[in-house]
Amino acid sequence: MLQIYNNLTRQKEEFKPLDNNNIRMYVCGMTVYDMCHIGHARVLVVFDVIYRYLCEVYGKEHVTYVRNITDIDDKIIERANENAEDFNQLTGRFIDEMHQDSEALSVIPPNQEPRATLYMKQIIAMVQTLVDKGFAYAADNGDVYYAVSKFKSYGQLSGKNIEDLRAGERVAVDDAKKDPLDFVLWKAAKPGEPSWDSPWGKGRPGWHIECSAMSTDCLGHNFDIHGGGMDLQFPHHENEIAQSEAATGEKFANVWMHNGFVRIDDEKMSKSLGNFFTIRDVTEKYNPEVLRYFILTSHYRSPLNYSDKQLDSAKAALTTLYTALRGVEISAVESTDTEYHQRVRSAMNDDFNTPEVLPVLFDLAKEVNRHKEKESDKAVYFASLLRQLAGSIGLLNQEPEAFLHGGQGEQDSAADEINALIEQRNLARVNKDWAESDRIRDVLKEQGIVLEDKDGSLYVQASRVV
RNA sequence: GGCGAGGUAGCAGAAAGGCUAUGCAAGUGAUUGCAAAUCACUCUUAUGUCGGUUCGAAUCCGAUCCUCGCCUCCA
Repeated sequence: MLQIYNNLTRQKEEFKPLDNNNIRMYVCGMTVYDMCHIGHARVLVVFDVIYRYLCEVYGKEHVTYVRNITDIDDKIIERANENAEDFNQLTGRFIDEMHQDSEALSVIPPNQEPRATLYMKQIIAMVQTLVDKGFAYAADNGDVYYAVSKFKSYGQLSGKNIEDLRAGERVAVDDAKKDPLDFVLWKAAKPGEPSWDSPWGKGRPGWHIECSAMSTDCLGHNFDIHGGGMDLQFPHHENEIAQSEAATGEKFANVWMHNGFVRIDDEKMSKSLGNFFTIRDVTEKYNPEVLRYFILTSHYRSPLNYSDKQLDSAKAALTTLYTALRGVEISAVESTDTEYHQRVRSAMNDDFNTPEVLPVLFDLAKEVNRHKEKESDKAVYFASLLRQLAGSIGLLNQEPEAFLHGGQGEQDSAADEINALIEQRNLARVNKDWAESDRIRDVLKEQGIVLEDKDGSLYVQASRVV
């Protein structure tokens, strides 16, 4: 039985889909004005694992996963101006980069990736509905605002109430707003800015309304899961609820899920602190799967402290798993109800507890190693289980040799050179010329190639730790 | 100030009252020409501090110290 922590009720609840044949999940994706950083990687990976598990439980064809793209906002306009570039060209570029990063991290593409600029009709319609229903008002300057005081349950998700928010008010009051708590639904365009026609003149949508319009359009007024980063809980998600429920008169998302932050030295990774790394920074040094593994070592709601040391540790752990798989055939696994499956399932059923899944993988790797020499049938069986269960959380999809050799497009000439040296060394070993043998091993070691001699034969495999 | 999350062995990180978490690192033994890999074992009387409840507490209760996040764009 799947239990999910629901931020709306602040407790773990049994997940009860609205429709078992159509599980619907919406996740707030990226604003595409720059490369994705590790914090973005975490959202991508965390909700990918959740999506995979929902597919496993309910069937792939019964799950709809939507992750939006914010492709118009202040930062995008600012960056496009800096580059003297059309904003569409800018966002198109970074959407491509994001897709490359996702693929590298083995993130399955969502069923839909709605872009705000392609949903203007729905966005404007929703703003109009809110105005018609009296939840929003057009200001003299062409902006349209949401009147927070009109929505009586405002603050339910973030645990805030209107009085507290008012007491803690520290934003300079915008004259156009009737109430400092009100937020913008439609922004009047300044000269030269990208804009769309609307009943209130040329302008563009506020960030919050985009997600309300896209999620309800893709998934219906009421759907199962809405996710995103912890920092989106307030005000973004709170405002989404206020907009959507006011506009449709129905409950919005049933379950709200928020992933924890990536931190550096106990501080939130953020651009303003200048302490962020892009996914590309990391994948230049490490196989992308190392980053994915690292993300899965902690529970999705916990903070995740990033450091090279932790990535090195993740790399070593993955090397152990791939080493076990090396040279062992994989066959189909008939049963899906072994004790290992059960352990994985019970971990995942407990609010997607991936750190509890990992020990199962290491237990399987150990079984593979134990049986590798003598009982190859058993080794094949355990290796196949390992591949399958790791695969369910998007790990161990590469060929062991590819991972262990460093994978990413190593030139054949380099591999040939290595193999030639290995041959020379094998010859030396046959002749018991240990000095020469060790010399070659040291030469290779300096290149990051570690040799492993299998006993019984002179077969040597090179493994370059990634 | 308001609201929220947490403090577990060298590092990371699970465990929701009793039963070896696990990984990485370090060490010992087996194995090996020597290594590496692997297996077995050790570090592991780890649970911020002080009290309480209980036959028994990382886990429940109280107090206290500390860290972090949100309240403004942010995954």
